[in-house]
Amino acid sequence: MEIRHLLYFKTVAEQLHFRNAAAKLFISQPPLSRQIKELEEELGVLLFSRSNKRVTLTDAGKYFKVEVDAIFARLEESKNIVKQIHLNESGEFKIGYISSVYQTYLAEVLKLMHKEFPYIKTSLYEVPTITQIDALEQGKLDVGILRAPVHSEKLQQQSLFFDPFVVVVPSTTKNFNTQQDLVLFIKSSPFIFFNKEFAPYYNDKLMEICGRMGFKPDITHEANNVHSILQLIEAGLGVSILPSSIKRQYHYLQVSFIELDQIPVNTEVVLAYKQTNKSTALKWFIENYKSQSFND
Amino acid sequence: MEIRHLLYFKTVAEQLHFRNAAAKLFISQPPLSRQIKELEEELGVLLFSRSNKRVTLTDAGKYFKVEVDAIFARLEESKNIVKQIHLNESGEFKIGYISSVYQTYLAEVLKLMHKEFPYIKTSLYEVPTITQIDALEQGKLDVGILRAPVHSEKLQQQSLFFDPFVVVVPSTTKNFNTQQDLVLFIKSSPFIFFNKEFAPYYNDKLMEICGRMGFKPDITHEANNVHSILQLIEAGLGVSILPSSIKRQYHYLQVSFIELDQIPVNTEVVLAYKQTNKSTALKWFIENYKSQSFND
DNA sequence: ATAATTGATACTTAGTAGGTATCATATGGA
DNA sequence: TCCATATGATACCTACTAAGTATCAATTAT
Repeated sequence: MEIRHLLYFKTVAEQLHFRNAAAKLFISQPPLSRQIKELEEELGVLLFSRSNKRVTLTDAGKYFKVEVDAIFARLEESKNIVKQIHLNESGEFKIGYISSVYQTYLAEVLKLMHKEFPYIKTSLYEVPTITQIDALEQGKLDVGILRAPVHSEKLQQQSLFFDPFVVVVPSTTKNFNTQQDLVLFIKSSPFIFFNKEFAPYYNDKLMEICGRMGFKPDITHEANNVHSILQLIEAGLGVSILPSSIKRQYHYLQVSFIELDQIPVNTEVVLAYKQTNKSTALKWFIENYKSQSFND
Repeated sequence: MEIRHLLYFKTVAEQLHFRNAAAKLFISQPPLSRQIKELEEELGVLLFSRSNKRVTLTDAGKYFKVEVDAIFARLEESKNIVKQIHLNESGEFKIGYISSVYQTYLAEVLKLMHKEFPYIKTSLYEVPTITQIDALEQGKLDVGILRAPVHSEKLQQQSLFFDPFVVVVPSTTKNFNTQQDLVLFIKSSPFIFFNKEFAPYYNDKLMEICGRMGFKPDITHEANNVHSILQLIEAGLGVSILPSSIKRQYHYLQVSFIELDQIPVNTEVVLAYKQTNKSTALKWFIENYKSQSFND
């Protein structure tokens, strides 16, 4: 018995006319007659009653028609779902991240992900927080690593870690004996910082930190990513205040990262994703990214 | 896609080894490899992951395996049930009946039955009540038309009609002016009746009726069926007291059927069948035999 | 380092699904 | 009442394909 037999049976059962059913199946009538006969012989059951060349279903045939319909329905549904599962795990998985994210670690996680989903294609987009939020909402990104707060009802978020701030100064700068000396130095230095429109919450944090230190920062240079900022500092064009988590990634630069004691201002890094995204790949990423987090 | 593909997939999924699966399917490995490839191409889905010549199921494959198992299970069950329905309606349907049943009518019912179940083979067995009860209990009869009571916990019964009794005498007998004359006549006549062991309840009824008339019947001839009894009466060997329902069937005999007024003794005719018999044919017979009953 | 094993591909062939021709029988229309 | 049409079934033929063998490239086991 093959699916062909079941389909032929189903069609004859619906038409109750061999020649009409054959036309519907795009075959000629004799093979249809034979295939039905073979099915009946294999089952050892008469499915149709032929009397005076008219065809009716036997009780066995009536029952079998219902069963065949149910089996076909389930097979079609299974095919659809199996395709969805496949696409879910073999399509493109787009990750947004802010420039301060430790990419070596992200790469490690993606390595594990490819082991789990060999056919997936991951794409990385270094995108500022506010741009990520729009892209996530529009489904252009599957997941984002960005800074809180994420004000969006469409997005779900999961805290990764809290990131305090450090003062970043050129390495040629002399060591400061006291925090007060440090404050005096950066107060009189030009500031290099993120573009306010790209990272408004960063900007707010900067104002808060400097406010606590009793001055307003003189932002003379703007950039839209952290390595540009650091390069300018290294070149001696100014100072900045940046999240502590970048230290590990940019330890090779000729800059100094100075902890800011006693200023309890930090920023939260989160994963964000669209609530309606039920992708298995996304689920894996959410469950596995944080558990491998270096927030220790 | 054919069932063959699903079977090949299922076997590879279970074995996770193409050569082992091929052996199990009694085919060689290359066609199995190709057929699985064709299935994956038709679905547009990778069901297996081949890495370093090792085989694992993808997530899509895992899901599909569960679905294919369920579909195969349902198909097998459907095949079994369809065979049972077929046998149910194309096998032998054995009917027992007491000799006093009106066979013309029974034949009419069977005619209708054959219209409903064209492939059924009905077999009629004229069998006394007590023998029918045993046979029904042992499944040797599908249904019985017999006289109540039927003392059996295994059997279900359905009342057909109540049958009063009549005196049967040879036609040559002169007419009786009063019931008292009739009673005097049969009191002094030899009785022909059913064998007590074949029809004990009949016998009890006879004793009751004669007791009410004030005498004990002189049973000089026994027979095990009603037409033998009637033939003996026609031949002048005696009289009998028999159920009224036989009148219609034996109207051609040279005997007279005389109603017994004022003796409210009768017998109940029932259909009986085994409780556990769920045959569709039996169901039809039970529903249709009585609705065509001439008990009016 | 070599032999064994694996799934995949190329080529060949036996088996079968579907074709056409035709049958016997019943029904519908003139 | 007769003839044309329609029906499902059977016989025979052929194109297509499922399964065979041979062999490959790559990996694992000895």
